Amino acid sequence: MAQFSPLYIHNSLTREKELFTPLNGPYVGMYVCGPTVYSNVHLGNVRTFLTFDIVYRYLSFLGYKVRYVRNITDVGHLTGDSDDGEDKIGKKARLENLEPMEIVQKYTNDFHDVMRIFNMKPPSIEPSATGHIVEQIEAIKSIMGRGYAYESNGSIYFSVRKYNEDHPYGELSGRKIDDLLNNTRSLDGQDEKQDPLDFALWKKADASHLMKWPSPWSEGFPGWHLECSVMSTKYLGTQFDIHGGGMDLKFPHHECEIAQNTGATGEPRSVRYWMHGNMLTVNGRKMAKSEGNGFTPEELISGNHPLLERGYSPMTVRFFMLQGHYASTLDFSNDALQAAEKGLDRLMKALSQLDQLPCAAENDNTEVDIRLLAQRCSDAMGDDFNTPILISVLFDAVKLVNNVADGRLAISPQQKGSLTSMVHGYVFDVLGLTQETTAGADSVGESAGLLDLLVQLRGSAKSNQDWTTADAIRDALGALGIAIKDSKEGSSWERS
RNA sequence: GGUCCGAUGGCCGAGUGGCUAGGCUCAGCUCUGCAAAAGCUGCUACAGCGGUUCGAAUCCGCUUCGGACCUCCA
Repeated sequence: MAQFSPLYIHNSLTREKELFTPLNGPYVGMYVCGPTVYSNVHLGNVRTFLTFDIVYRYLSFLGYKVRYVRNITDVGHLTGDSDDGEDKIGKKARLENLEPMEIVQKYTNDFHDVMRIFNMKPPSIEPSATGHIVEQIEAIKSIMGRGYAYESNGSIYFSVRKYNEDHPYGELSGRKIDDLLNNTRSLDGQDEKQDPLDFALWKKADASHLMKWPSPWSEGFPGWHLECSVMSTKYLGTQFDIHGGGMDLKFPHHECEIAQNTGATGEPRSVRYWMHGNMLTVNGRKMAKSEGNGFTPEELISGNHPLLERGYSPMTVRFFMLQGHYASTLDFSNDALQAAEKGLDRLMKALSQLDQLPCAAENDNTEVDIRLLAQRCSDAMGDDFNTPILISVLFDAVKLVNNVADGRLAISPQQKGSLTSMVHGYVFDVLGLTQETTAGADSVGESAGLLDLLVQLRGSAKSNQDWTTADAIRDALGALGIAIKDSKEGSSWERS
């Protein structure tokens, strides 16, 4: 890994950029909070998973062996933090008249489809909460054994106040327990709790509750925060490298995870680097299901949504998101999507030119410094996965490719080789962008032959200075979405 | 009410105590039969008011505006 810049990660826990050193290099353990599968994912969810797709890809690119664990939350947690709240999956099951597990399967499938469309790499392990009920019950026993939890009416709650006597609670989100105690909103149905800050480890289910399991305390279901503590520990150990999720999970979810892990083992700091992706906004406001300002990938691609002027391809969206840093909010707009679409197009056109790029000089052109470009790419990613900077460097490479293609610059075969592998590595492997083709795959070969023929016919018309015929062919193809490009070397076509 | 974050050119969006971010748009030019593509040039901004400094958009304070979390949320 000597040729790469050191990697710095902004650690949400310390609020500082820290040099990344894995616990057991070259192995890296990463846990990311996955979706609750009770409805379709929306674009904001996609952004978070994209952020960690980039982290996963870049760590792999650097040569690390990453175990990437991303859970599926399929236990029906309550819609609110009160005892009378309905569970989300159960509610949806009643609405759609399906078994809860049918709901879970349906939206898990949808989630996987979306991840595939956006070219996200699947995680190494994708554990589900319902598959780890036994482990969660064991964890509750450990926490109770250390005196940080109590039973109330068949439910088990984590005692934040008791825990805070031994370990600081609120470190991650920068909260002080006294402030929390003074400012917690009064909610109904918290009679079972000794303290409003306490959170459920196990909830006793009422008769109408559909998803429930036996436990030593009651027939019920585990608390939301517990599954991540349990599954991360099971697959990555009591201490591991990276834990990620959306900014909105910082409090209370991740704070509670820390308390549970420490509460179960007595050892603080189970996670070495906490990473939080920022929110996607619309007109400056967080995109959220409850706001009604999100849309599904289907709507995004088709453009069938009031916020969308037209549809955008998945790679356009991916590129758009990568043009902003993961830790900043990113504002969605049609103008920005369209700008990204054109930029991506220019990048991809340059990439497809790489193969037939002419090489002239045997000796390296000293004006062309591929190593410096590669260095700048590595610096950008090493600085807390700064994809916007990486992309800006890649556009310098685009400029270089175009200059060579137009004969303004000459490069040696060696330079061409290193440029190609460098650019391919960052565009395809690190950023995970793909060349999108709009044509149906089965007819591509045939229509390509026909198009080549038309371009040839137009070429002869041109050499006869028959501009009428030449322009007629170009205009007719243009109307079909095929653009003709003339250059000194001849003409070519491409789908626009 | 509490905690925290942000305010960058026509739009999006990086960055930073002195050195061109980048993309898109717009205008001019080169190339070209014309066009497209590509290239070059220009439009050169850091919310406002004070302060620190040789020097601040970048550090500090205040003001205004916006946002997030405090309740399920990526």
